[in-house]
Amino acid sequence: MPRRPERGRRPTLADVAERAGVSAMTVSRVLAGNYPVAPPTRAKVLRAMRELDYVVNAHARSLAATTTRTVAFVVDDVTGPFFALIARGVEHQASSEGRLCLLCTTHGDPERELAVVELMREQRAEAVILVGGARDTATYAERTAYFARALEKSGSRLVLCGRPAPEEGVPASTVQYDNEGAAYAATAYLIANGHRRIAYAGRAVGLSTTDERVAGYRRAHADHGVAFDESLVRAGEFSRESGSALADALVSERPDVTAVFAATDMVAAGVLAALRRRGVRVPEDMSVVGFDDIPLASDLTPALTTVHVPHEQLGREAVRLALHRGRGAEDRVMLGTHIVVRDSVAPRRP
Amino acid sequence: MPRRPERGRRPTLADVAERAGVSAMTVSRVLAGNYPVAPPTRAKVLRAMRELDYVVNAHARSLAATTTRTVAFVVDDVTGPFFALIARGVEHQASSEGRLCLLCTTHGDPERELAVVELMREQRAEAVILVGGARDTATYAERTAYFARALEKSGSRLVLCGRPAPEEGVPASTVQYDNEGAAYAATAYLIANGHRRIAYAGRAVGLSTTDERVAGYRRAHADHGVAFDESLVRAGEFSRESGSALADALVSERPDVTAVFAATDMVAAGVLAALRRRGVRVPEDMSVVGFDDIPLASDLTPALTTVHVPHEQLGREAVRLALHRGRGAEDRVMLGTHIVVRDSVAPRRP
DNA sequence: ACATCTATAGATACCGTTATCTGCGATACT
DNA sequence: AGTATCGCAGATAACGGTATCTATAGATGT
Repeated sequence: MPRRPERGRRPTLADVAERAGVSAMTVSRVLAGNYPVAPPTRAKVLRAMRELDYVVNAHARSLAATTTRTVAFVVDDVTGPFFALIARGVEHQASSEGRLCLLCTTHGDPERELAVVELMREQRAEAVILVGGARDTATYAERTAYFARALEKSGSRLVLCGRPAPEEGVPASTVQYDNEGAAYAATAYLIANGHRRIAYAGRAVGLSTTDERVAGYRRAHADHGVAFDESLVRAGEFSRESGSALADALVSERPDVTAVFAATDMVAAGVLAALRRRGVRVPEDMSVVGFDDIPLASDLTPALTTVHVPHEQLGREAVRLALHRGRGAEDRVMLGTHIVVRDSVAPRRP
Repeated sequence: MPRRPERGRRPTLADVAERAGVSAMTVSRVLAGNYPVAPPTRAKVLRAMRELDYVVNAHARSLAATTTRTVAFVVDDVTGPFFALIARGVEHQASSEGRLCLLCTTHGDPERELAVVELMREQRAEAVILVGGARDTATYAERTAYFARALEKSGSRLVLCGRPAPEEGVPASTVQYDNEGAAYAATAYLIANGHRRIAYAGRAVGLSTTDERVAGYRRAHADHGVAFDESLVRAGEFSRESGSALADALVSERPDVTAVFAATDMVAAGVLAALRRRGVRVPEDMSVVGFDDIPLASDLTPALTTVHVPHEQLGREAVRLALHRGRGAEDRVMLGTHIVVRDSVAPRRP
């Protein structure tokens, strides 16, 4: 007795084979194209496939061939121009290499991250790309090493994108950009413009990206002989709203501050909005620098001076690294950043 | 002779079964949990799974169970706040229903769209969600009907998101928002503010969404007894740059125009930038309305009055529709929009 | 005490491909 | 002419699960 009724069955290799009067294996070979098939036979098979509207079953194929041609892309949240740009890079590169792209989100929840990695092991994804800052640095290294090894056992490769590289020996690739150096450059730029009381606004601790940004901000102070004031590090979130709240507090509490280094452009947008509401002119009364160079950065008022991060390239490299490993390709890539000067910074007024 | 060397093999059901001293079927039952397994046996199996770090093979499972628990999401381009928000909705709903999310892009190329649909047939995705305006309306209905039927034959469901619904009888679901009505409302709002020469800036023809927006814009003129001037429909692209170019041309050619209806917020951003460069004040000299209500709309200068589109909900509904079909769920959903009044529109000055 | 039922575990047969080995007629070589 | 080679197609056995049917031991009913 057949397990499934015949009606509505999708045509299989065997159906095509029968119709073409050949064996299933021959049809498979026509499909794969890696084995000689006589032209007349091929023609018969192709016609049968067309007539039946045959479509291979990707699951059966990856079961038999033990390769999935799928890349997984794991982010906190797809919203935000930041992730969208990386996603575009990942998707472009993946599809240009004939791979499909699985999208997962974690909402910054380590539990979900774990679940997603397990899911990807089930899917036998060729690569799993983890994007964005990592939380909880205490157990981060341990978790990452576990992920890397677990995925390796399942035949796939872990790629860290914009996250700290794991220690030597952990089977993972890394694509990063120089967070610390970029923050250093942004801060140094403000210092060069005469600013001495520079506030930092955004997430401050617990996320690798921001830890690095704060570190660069701090080092710039030290290197330029500017006294570092711990109370100017204003901790909040990565949102526009947080930027506004931070700026509001700053203006009323610290009239000595003449510049703000925002952790992201989104935060900078919030800062600018709050300053405008309060009648603080940018850049005349207050200079502002952002981080990311999102597409609308030049549409803020004033046009935002910010750090350009090559998001899209980050995504492309992540896929490239995962797919072309071994053959001379390196495992760790560091991409450059640069400051984009627009109108939100001015020399400090005497 | 084994086809594959033993080393590096990932543990299978059989391995777990052997270690636990039970049959493979029992392990499968522990995994599925839909069949009684004696507690001690279950415990043995679970321990063996843990010890071997066993992970099911999703491909083998979907081959045997003929269900993939995967939803595909097809967009023109993941960049742009617009798509990112829909993507978030899709991903949230998909993962909350235990589905994985496949992401594909077409770059607006119908050829690629066809290829992507074929790919999804291979993947046996449960649903394929096509997002965004459709080009080439001449053959659109035909193509869509083909996609819908082809996907149905492969056991999956086509969902159109923000695209025109196909004719009756075509097996597809639709989630839309009222483009024409929203454009009508936006234009009527400008007319109510005394404007009579209102330019339309953006893609004008060949894309369903914009065709509908232009239609609403036109109908508002008719209903309010305002003479419609064809030459005020300024055709461009969906980009910021296009908006700037359009505004530049408009200002020099048509000094009588006092308001602009931009096809998207991105276009509106470009329009605002160009007007600012030329010293045209908004809203004193020129009113501007956008479309989408992107997250940064209120950070433009002036804060943009625009049409709010429930993007995220659009994504959620698309998944919901695809997955809960039949059991009383409708096949077509139309979501509402509304105008968000900010600062970019003022009454026409005498 | 015997038949019946229930709970649990095993056996078997696919799901739809691809890898590998074998088969066979035609061509090439000595 | 006899044999090695080649080009092409088929047979068979995985790949790693699940659905379905069957088997068995202990509980239950009369």
